[in-house]
Amino acid sequence: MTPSNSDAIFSALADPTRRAILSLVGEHEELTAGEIAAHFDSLGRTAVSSHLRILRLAGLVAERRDGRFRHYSVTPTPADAVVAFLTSVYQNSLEQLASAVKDASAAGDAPSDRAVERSA
Amino acid sequence: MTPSNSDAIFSALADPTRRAILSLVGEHEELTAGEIAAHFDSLGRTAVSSHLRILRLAGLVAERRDGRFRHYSVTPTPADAVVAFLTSVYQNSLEQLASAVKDASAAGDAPSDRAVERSA
DNA sequence: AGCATGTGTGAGCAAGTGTTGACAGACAGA
DNA sequence: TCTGTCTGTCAACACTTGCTCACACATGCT
Repeated sequence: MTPSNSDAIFSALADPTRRAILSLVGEHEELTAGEIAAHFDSLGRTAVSSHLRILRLAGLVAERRDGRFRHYSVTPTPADAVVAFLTSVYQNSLEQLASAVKDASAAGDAPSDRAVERSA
Repeated sequence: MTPSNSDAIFSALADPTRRAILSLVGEHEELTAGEIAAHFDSLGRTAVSSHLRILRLAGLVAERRDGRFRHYSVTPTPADAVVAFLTSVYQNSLEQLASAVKDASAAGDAPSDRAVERSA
């Protein structure tokens, strides 16, 4: 996508609520907008909807419409943009970054074969 | 590393100018505030100073005072916070993330114009 | 068809953020 | 000590963002 996509991603990630939403969705295969909103008592439904819109525009979540419902799921690829930025800045400490990822990978269960094409 | 620090980091990263500053500083060992400001014609010196302050408060850059000058450099550790978040969200695609980092690490040595934006 | 449910959208307001201009502090050199 | 340079901070402004409320749209059920 356009280079500004990176902007959208980092912008979207800037909000703690959106990160929470993303984490929440990431813990499940899919969640409906209502289920997501239910997790945030302090937040109105429309607010969640707005956040989901931003996350979707940033390409961080995917929306699947099913009747009245809209199911959201995380899209793995955008992580590349973040990693790309990190690598450009932290080149000197990349080894460490890589091992950090590996450690985290080992810590959490890492089944996963969610095929994803890294655009190249 | 408190969780609220994560907020500061993502907030700081949300601004394209700050990412550019971080990239710029990352390309060098150290840069003075003036040198950094000189790279951004469209930006006033005070604006750069403000951004540097935010980056510093987020722990993304370190400041070394030397006479009249203040030298800035990137601090590697905060990347952990970002990676930690990514791993929590993209657990399912962690393998991919790890390999993305590795690829970038391998590629980072020689070619590559260090573009921050990966337009897919 | 009629009504209830799930969800997005637009208007309006409160809060946060970035930029600029003016001022202040620290230091080097004469 | 005086002056010029390098840099940060403060106040004020415009712009952006997030929230809520009311409404609209689509779908499923009866």
